[in-house]
Amino acid sequence: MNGCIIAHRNFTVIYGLSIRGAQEEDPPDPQLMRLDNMLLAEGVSGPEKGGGSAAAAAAAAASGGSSDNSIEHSDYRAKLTQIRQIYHTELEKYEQACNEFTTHVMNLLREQSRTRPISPKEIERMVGIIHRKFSSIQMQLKQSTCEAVMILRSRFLDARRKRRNFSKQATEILNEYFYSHLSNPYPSEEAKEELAKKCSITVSQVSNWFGNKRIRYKKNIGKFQEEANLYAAKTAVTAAHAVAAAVQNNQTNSPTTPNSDCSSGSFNLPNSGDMFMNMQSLNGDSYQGSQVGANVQSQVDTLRHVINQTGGYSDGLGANSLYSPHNLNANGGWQDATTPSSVTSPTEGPGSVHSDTSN
DNA sequence: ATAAATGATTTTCT
DNA sequence: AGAAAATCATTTAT
Repeated sequence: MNGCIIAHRNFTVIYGLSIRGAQEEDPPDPQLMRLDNMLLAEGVSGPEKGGGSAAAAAAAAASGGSSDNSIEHSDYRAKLTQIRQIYHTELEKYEQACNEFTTHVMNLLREQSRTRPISPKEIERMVGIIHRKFSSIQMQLKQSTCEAVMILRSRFLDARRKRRNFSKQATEILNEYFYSHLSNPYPSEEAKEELAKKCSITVSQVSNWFGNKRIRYKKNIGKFQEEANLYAAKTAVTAAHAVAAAVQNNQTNSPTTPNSDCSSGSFNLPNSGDMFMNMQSLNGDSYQGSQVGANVQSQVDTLRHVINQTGGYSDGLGANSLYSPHNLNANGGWQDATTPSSVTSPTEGPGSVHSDTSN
Protein backbone atom coordinates (compact mmCIF):
# COMPACT_ATOMS: atom_id res chain seq x y z
CA MET A 1 0.00 0.00 0.00
CA ASN A 2 2.80 2.32 0.71
CA GLY A 3 5.24 3.47 -1.90
CA CYS A 4 8.40 1.57 -1.42
CA ILE A 5 9.07 2.15 -5.06
CA ILE A 6 8.85 5.86 -4.64
CA ALA A 7 10.82 5.93 -1.43
CA HIS A 8 13.80 4.23 -3.01
CA ARG A 9 14.08 5.57 -6.46
CA ASN A 10 17.61 4.40 -6.90
CA PHE A 11 16.71 0.80 -6.85
CA THR A 12 14.01 1.22 -9.42
CA VAL A 13 16.58 2.83 -11.62
CA ILE A 14 19.02 0.06 -11.06
CA TYR A 15 16.69 -2.82 -11.49
CA GLY A 16 14.34 -1.31 -14.01
CA LEU A 17 15.91 -2.58 -17.16
CA SER A 18 18.42 -5.18 -16.33
CA ILE A 19 17.38 -8.76 -16.69
CA ARG A 20 15.42 -10.04 -19.62
CA GLY A 21 13.29 -12.83 -18.38
CA ALA A 22 13.07 -15.97 -20.46
CA GLN A 23 9.32 -15.91 -20.09
CA GLU A 24 7.34 -12.84 -20.91
CA GLU A 25 4.17 -12.29 -18.97
CA ASP A 26 1.11 -11.53 -20.95
CA PRO A 27 0.42 -8.38 -19.00
CA PRO A 28 3.86 -6.81 -18.99
CA ASP A 29 3.44 -5.02 -15.72
CA PRO A 30 6.57 -2.93 -15.39
CA GLN A 31 6.27 -2.68 -11.66
CA LEU A 32 6.08 -6.39 -11.21
CA MET A 33 8.99 -6.81 -13.52
CA ARG A 34 11.05 -4.40 -11.48
CA LEU A 35 10.24 -6.24 -8.31
CA ASP A 36 11.10 -9.56 -9.86
CA ASN A 37 14.35 -8.26 -11.22
CA MET A 38 15.34 -6.85 -7.93
CA LEU A 39 14.48 -9.96 -5.98
CA LEU A 40 16.43 -11.98 -8.43
CA ALA A 41 19.41 -9.68 -8.35
CA GLU A 42 19.50 -9.62 -4.58
CA GLY A 43 19.41 -13.40 -4.47
CA VAL A 44 16.05 -13.58 -2.78
CA SER A 45 14.07 -15.33 -5.45
CA GLY A 46 16.94 -16.99 -7.21
CA PRO A 47 18.25 -20.52 -6.76
CA GLU A 48 18.08 -21.85 -3.27
CA LYS A 49 21.75 -21.58 -2.54
CA GLY A 50 22.08 -24.78 -0.60
CA GLY A 51 24.57 -24.13 2.17
CA GLY A 52 24.17 -20.40 2.15
CA SER A 53 21.93 -20.07 5.11
CA ALA A 54 23.83 -22.55 7.24
CA ALA A 55 27.17 -20.95 6.48
CA ALA A 56 25.89 -17.48 7.16
CA ALA A 57 24.23 -18.54 10.37
CA ALA A 58 27.38 -20.28 11.51
CA ALA A 59 29.50 -17.28 10.68
CA ALA A 60 27.12 -14.97 12.47
CA ALA A 61 26.96 -17.17 15.52
CA ALA A 62 30.69 -17.78 15.52
CA SER A 63 32.06 -14.86 17.50
CA GLY A 64 30.67 -11.58 18.69
CA GLY A 65 33.85 -9.65 19.04
CA SER A 66 35.26 -6.87 16.94
CA SER A 67 33.16 -4.72 14.68
CA ASP A 68 35.08 -5.82 11.66
CA ASN A 69 33.91 -5.84 8.12
CA SER A 70 33.56 -9.57 7.78
CA ILE A 71 31.33 -9.82 10.81
CA GLU A 72 28.98 -7.21 9.51
CA HIS A 73 28.93 -8.75 6.11
CA SER A 74 28.05 -12.16 7.44
CA ASP A 75 25.42 -10.57 9.60
CA TYR A 76 24.01 -8.95 6.54
CA ARG A 77 23.95 -12.22 4.68
CA ALA A 78 22.28 -13.99 7.57
CA LYS A 79 19.49 -11.47 7.62
CA LEU A 80 19.16 -11.67 3.89
CA THR A 81 18.71 -15.41 4.00
CA GLN A 82 16.17 -14.92 6.72
CA ILE A 83 14.22 -12.62 4.49
CA ARG A 84 14.50 -15.10 1.69
CA GLN A 85 13.14 -17.90 3.78
CA ILE A 86 10.17 -15.86 4.85
CA TYR A 87 9.58 -14.86 1.28
CA HIS A 88 9.64 -18.41 0.03
CA THR A 89 7.41 -19.83 2.73
CA GLU A 90 4.90 -17.08 2.20
CA LEU A 91 4.98 -17.57 -1.52
CA GLU A 92 4.42 -21.24 -1.14
CA LYS A 93 1.58 -20.62 1.24
CA TYR A 94 -0.11 -18.32 -1.22
CA GLU A 95 0.30 -20.77 -4.03
CA GLN A 96 -1.18 -23.53 -2.00
CA ALA A 97 -4.07 -21.37 -0.92
CA CYS A 98 -4.68 -20.38 -4.50
CA ASN A 99 -4.83 -23.96 -5.62
CA GLU A 100 -7.11 -24.96 -2.79
CA PHE A 101 -9.43 -22.11 -3.52
CA THR A 102 -9.64 -22.85 -7.20
CA THR A 103 -10.40 -26.50 -6.61
CA HIS A 104 -13.01 -25.51 -4.11
CA VAL A 105 -14.65 -23.19 -6.56
CA MET A 106 -14.45 -25.79 -9.25
CA ASN A 107 -16.22 -28.25 -7.04
CA LEU A 108 -18.90 -25.73 -6.32
CA LEU A 109 -19.38 -25.08 -9.98
CA ARG A 110 -19.53 -28.75 -10.69
CA GLU A 111 -22.26 -29.16 -8.15
CA GLN A 112 -24.19 -26.34 -9.67
CA SER A 113 -23.72 -27.75 -13.13
CA ARG A 114 -26.21 -30.45 -12.25
CA THR A 115 -29.05 -28.01 -11.84
CA ARG A 116 -27.88 -25.42 -14.29
CA PRO A 117 -25.81 -25.60 -17.45
CA ILE A 118 -22.49 -23.87 -16.94
CA SER A 119 -20.43 -22.82 -19.90
CA PRO A 120 -16.69 -23.42 -19.94
CA LYS A 121 -16.33 -19.71 -20.53
CA GLU A 122 -17.76 -19.02 -17.16
CA ILE A 123 -15.42 -21.42 -15.48
CA GLU A 124 -12.49 -19.85 -17.19
CA ARG A 125 -13.61 -16.44 -16.10
CA MET A 126 -13.86 -17.52 -12.50
CA VAL A 127 -10.42 -19.05 -12.55
CA GLY A 128 -9.04 -15.91 -14.06
CA ILE A 129 -10.55 -13.79 -11.34
CA ILE A 130 -9.11 -16.00 -8.66
CA HIS A 131 -5.68 -15.96 -10.17
CA ARG A 132 -5.67 -12.23 -10.52
CA LYS A 133 -6.58 -11.85 -6.90
CA PHE A 134 -3.82 -14.09 -5.75
CA SER A 135 -1.25 -12.59 -8.02
CA SER A 136 -2.00 -9.19 -6.56
CA ILE A 137 -1.41 -10.65 -3.12
CA GLN A 138 1.81 -12.11 -4.42
CA MET A 139 2.87 -8.75 -5.67
CA GLN A 140 2.26 -7.22 -2.29
CA LEU A 141 4.47 -9.86 -0.80
CA LYS A 142 7.16 -9.10 -3.30
CA GLN A 143 6.90 -5.44 -2.64
CA SER A 144 7.24 -5.76 1.09
CA THR A 145 10.13 -8.13 0.61
CA CYS A 146 11.83 -5.60 -1.60
CA GLU A 147 11.31 -3.00 1.04
CA ALA A 148 12.85 -5.21 3.68
CA VAL A 149 15.85 -5.92 1.51
CA MET A 150 16.36 -2.27 0.83
CA ILE A 151 16.15 -1.38 4.47
CA LEU A 152 18.68 -4.09 5.17
CA ARG A 153 20.93 -2.74 2.49
CA SER A 154 20.75 0.78 3.73
CA ARG A 155 21.36 -0.44 7.22
CA PHE A 156 24.54 -2.26 6.31
CA LEU A 157 25.85 -0.93 3.08
CA ASP A 158 25.43 2.81 3.55
CA ALA A 159 28.89 4.17 4.16
CA ARG A 160 27.41 7.01 6.12
CA ARG A 161 26.67 4.68 8.96
CA LYS A 162 30.26 3.66 9.51
CA ARG A 163 31.90 6.95 8.98
CA ARG A 164 35.20 7.57 10.71
CA ASN A 165 36.98 10.86 10.91
CA PHE A 166 40.20 11.18 9.04
CA SER A 167 43.43 11.18 10.93
CA LYS A 168 44.73 14.45 12.23
CA GLN A 169 47.60 14.58 9.82
CA ALA A 170 45.36 13.73 6.90
CA THR A 171 43.15 16.73 7.57
CA GLU A 172 46.32 18.68 8.10
CA ILE A 173 47.54 17.86 4.64
CA LEU A 174 44.18 18.51 3.05
CA ASN A 175 43.80 21.83 4.79
CA GLU A 176 47.26 22.84 3.78
CA TYR A 177 46.43 22.22 0.17
CA PHE A 178 43.09 23.92 0.43
CA TYR A 179 44.36 27.10 1.97
CA SER A 180 47.41 27.32 -0.19
CA HIS A 181 45.20 27.02 -3.27
CA LEU A 182 42.41 29.10 -1.92
CA SER A 183 41.91 31.02 -5.12
CA ASN A 184 41.27 27.85 -7.05
CA PRO A 185 40.74 24.97 -4.67
CA TYR A 186 40.05 22.40 -7.34
CA PRO A 187 42.82 19.85 -7.32
CA SER A 188 43.40 18.04 -10.55
CA GLU A 189 43.08 14.33 -10.80
CA GLU A 190 46.79 13.96 -10.31
CA ALA A 191 46.81 16.22 -7.31
CA LYS A 192 43.93 14.29 -5.87
CA GLU A 193 45.84 11.07 -6.26
CA GLU A 194 48.83 12.60 -4.62
CA LEU A 195 46.79 13.83 -1.70
CA ALA A 196 45.02 10.51 -1.40
CA LYS A 197 48.34 8.78 -1.23
CA LYS A 198 49.69 11.13 1.36
CA CYS A 199 46.59 10.90 3.51
CA SER A 200 46.06 7.19 2.94
CA ILE A 201 42.51 7.72 1.79
CA THR A 202 40.85 7.19 -1.55
CA VAL A 203 40.61 9.68 -4.36
CA SER A 204 36.87 9.95 -4.02
CA GLN A 205 37.34 10.72 -0.37
CA VAL A 206 39.62 13.53 -1.38
CA SER A 207 36.96 14.75 -3.77
CA ASN A 208 34.34 14.52 -1.06
CA TRP A 209 36.54 16.41 1.31
CA PHE A 210 37.14 19.23 -1.13
CA GLY A 211 33.48 19.39 -2.07
CA ASN A 212 32.50 19.68 1.55
CA LYS A 213 35.26 22.09 2.32
CA ARG A 214 34.49 24.42 -0.54
CA ILE A 215 30.81 24.61 0.18
CA ARG A 216 31.30 25.01 3.91
CA TYR A 217 34.04 27.53 3.60
CA LYS A 218 31.99 29.59 1.23
CA LYS A 219 28.90 29.33 3.35
CA ASN A 220 30.55 30.71 6.42
CA ILE A 221 33.91 32.24 5.82
CA GLY A 222 34.09 33.85 9.20
CA LYS A 223 34.11 30.49 10.85
CA PHE A 224 37.19 29.48 8.92
CA GLN A 225 39.32 32.58 9.34
CA GLU A 226 41.22 31.20 12.25
CA GLU A 227 41.96 28.04 10.38
CA ALA A 228 42.96 29.96 7.28
CA ASN A 229 45.43 32.05 9.20
CA LEU A 230 46.82 29.04 10.88
CA TYR A 231 47.49 27.16 7.70
CA ALA A 232 48.74 30.23 5.95
CA ALA A 233 51.26 30.73 8.69
CA LYS A 234 52.19 27.10 8.50
CA THR A 235 53.18 27.37 4.88
CA ALA A 236 54.46 30.88 5.20
CA VAL A 237 58.12 30.03 5.25
CA THR A 238 58.18 27.91 2.17
CA ALA A 239 55.84 30.21 0.37
CA ALA A 240 57.95 33.19 1.12
CA HIS A 241 61.03 31.45 -0.13
CA ALA A 242 59.34 30.34 -3.28
CA VAL A 243 57.91 33.75 -4.03
CA ALA A 244 61.21 35.40 -3.38
CA ALA A 245 62.88 33.05 -5.79
CA ALA A 246 60.20 33.59 -8.39
CA VAL A 247 60.38 37.32 -8.07
CA GLN A 248 64.10 37.31 -8.34
CA ASN A 249 63.94 35.15 -11.39
CA ASN A 250 61.43 37.40 -13.01
CA GLN A 251 62.94 40.69 -12.04
CA THR A 252 65.44 40.77 -14.82
CA ASN A 253 63.73 43.81 -16.16
CA SER A 254 62.41 45.29 -12.92
CA PRO A 255 58.67 45.60 -13.47
CA THR A 256 58.58 48.43 -10.92
CA THR A 257 56.24 46.37 -8.73
CA PRO A 258 53.37 48.79 -8.36
CA ASN A 259 51.97 46.64 -5.63
CA SER A 260 48.56 48.22 -5.54
CA ASP A 261 46.95 48.74 -2.19
CA CYS A 262 45.18 45.48 -1.82
CA SER A 263 45.75 45.33 1.86
CA SER A 264 42.32 45.21 3.40
CA GLY A 265 40.55 42.59 1.48
CA SER A 266 40.22 44.01 -1.99
CA PHE A 267 42.50 41.33 -3.24
CA ASN A 268 40.56 40.04 -6.13
CA LEU A 269 41.27 37.42 -8.64
CA PRO A 270 41.37 39.74 -11.63
CA ASN A 271 44.47 41.26 -10.10
CA SER A 272 46.06 37.91 -9.92
CA GLY A 273 45.14 37.18 -13.46
CA ASP A 274 46.75 40.37 -14.66
CA MET A 275 49.78 39.62 -12.66
CA PHE A 276 50.00 36.25 -14.22
CA MET A 277 49.71 37.64 -17.70
CA ASN A 278 52.24 40.33 -17.09
CA MET A 279 54.71 37.86 -15.84
CA GLN A 280 54.12 35.61 -18.73
CA SER A 281 54.61 38.38 -21.22
CA LEU A 282 57.73 39.78 -19.69
CA ASN A 283 59.18 36.47 -19.03
CA GLY A 284 60.04 36.03 -22.62
CA ASP A 285 60.27 32.32 -22.66
CA SER A 286 56.75 31.08 -22.66
CA TYR A 287 57.58 27.61 -21.59
CA GLN A 288 55.88 26.53 -18.41
CA GLY A 289 54.14 29.79 -18.31
CA SER A 290 51.05 28.36 -16.77
CA GLN A 291 52.96 26.52 -14.15
CA VAL A 292 54.81 29.54 -12.95
CA GLY A 293 51.61 31.49 -12.90
CA ALA A 294 49.86 28.90 -10.84
CA ASN A 295 52.70 28.67 -8.41
CA VAL A 296 52.85 32.36 -7.89
CA GLN A 297 49.13 32.47 -7.53
CA SER A 298 49.14 29.95 -4.75
CA GLN A 299 51.95 31.75 -3.04
CA VAL A 300 49.96 34.91 -3.24
CA ASP A 301 47.12 33.14 -1.55
CA THR A 302 49.20 32.02 1.35
CA LEU A 303 51.02 35.27 1.65
CA ARG A 304 47.83 37.17 1.80
CA HIS A 305 47.00 35.52 5.06
CA VAL A 306 50.43 36.06 6.40
CA ILE A 307 50.23 39.70 5.56
CA ASN A 308 46.94 39.96 7.32
CA GLN A 309 48.24 38.21 10.31
CA THR A 310 51.53 39.99 10.67
CA GLY A 311 49.85 43.25 9.89
CA GLY A 312 47.72 42.86 12.98
CA TYR A 313 50.83 42.36 15.02
CA SER A 314 49.10 42.72 18.38
CA ASP A 315 48.50 39.11 18.89
CA GLY A 316 46.71 39.17 22.18
CA LEU A 317 44.48 42.11 21.82
CA GLY A 318 42.82 42.93 18.61
CA ALA A 319 42.62 39.69 16.73
CA ASN A 320 40.27 41.40 14.34
CA SER A 321 40.92 39.44 11.23
CA LEU A 322 38.82 41.34 8.80
CA TYR A 323 39.55 40.36 5.32
CA SER A 324 36.76 39.77 2.95
CA PRO A 325 35.86 36.79 0.81
CA HIS A 326 38.55 37.68 -1.62
CA ASN A 327 38.38 34.61 -3.73
CA LEU A 328 34.67 34.53 -4.23
CA ASN A 329 33.02 36.43 -6.97
CA ALA A 330 29.71 38.15 -6.70
CA ASN A 331 27.76 35.08 -7.55
CA GLY A 332 29.33 33.16 -4.75
CA GLY A 333 31.43 30.87 -6.84
CA TRP A 334 35.14 30.55 -7.04
CA GLN A 335 36.47 32.52 -9.89
CA ASP A 336 38.17 30.48 -12.48
CA ALA A 337 41.77 31.51 -12.53
CA THR A 338 42.78 29.43 -15.47
CA THR A 339 40.28 30.61 -18.03
CA PRO A 340 40.63 34.32 -18.59
CA SER A 341 36.94 34.81 -19.37
CA SER A 342 37.13 35.13 -23.10
CA VAL A 343 34.82 37.42 -24.97
CA THR A 344 32.98 34.70 -26.80
CA SER A 345 29.92 34.24 -24.66
CA PRO A 346 29.17 36.81 -22.04
CA THR A 347 25.77 35.36 -21.45
CA GLU A 348 25.84 35.57 -17.72
CA GLY A 349 25.82 38.75 -15.79
CA PRO A 350 25.59 39.64 -12.13
CA GLY A 351 21.94 38.91 -11.85
CA SER A 352 20.49 38.17 -8.47
CA VAL A 353 22.48 38.60 -5.34
CA HIS A 354 20.45 37.10 -2.62
CA SER A 355 23.19 35.44 -0.68
CA ASP A 356 22.40 36.41 2.85
CA THR A 357 23.33 33.50 4.97
CA SER A 358 22.29 34.48 8.42
CA ASN A 359 21.86 31.37 10.42
C1' DA B 1 21.89 15.13 26.32
C1' DT B 2 22.34 18.62 22.88
C1' DA B 3 24.86 21.14 19.46
C1' DA B 4 28.58 21.42 16.36
C1' DA B 5 31.71 19.16 13.24
C1' DT B 6 32.40 15.90 9.68
C1' DG B 7 32.44 12.39 6.06
C1' DA B 8 29.24 10.36 2.61
C1' DT B 9 25.26 10.35 -0.30
C1' DT B 10 21.65 12.23 -3.21
C1' DT B 11 19.75 15.69 -6.12
C1' DT B 12 20.18 19.47 -9.12
C1' DC B 13 22.59 22.31 -12.21
C1' DT B 14 26.00 23.33 -15.81
C1' DA C 1 31.71 14.26 -15.95
C1' DG C 2 32.01 17.18 -12.23
C1' DA C 3 30.63 20.58 -9.04
C1' DA C 4 27.17 22.96 -5.89
C1' DA C 5 23.69 22.41 -2.72
C1' DA C 6 20.85 19.91 0.34
C1' DT C 7 20.64 16.27 3.32
C1' DC C 8 21.85 12.22 6.08
C1' DA C 9 24.14 9.65 9.86
C1' DT C 10 27.75 9.52 12.69
C1' DT C 11 31.53 11.40 15.71
C1' DT C 12 33.15 14.81 18.76
C1' DA C 13 32.77 18.65 21.88
C1' DT C 14 30.04 21.24 25.27
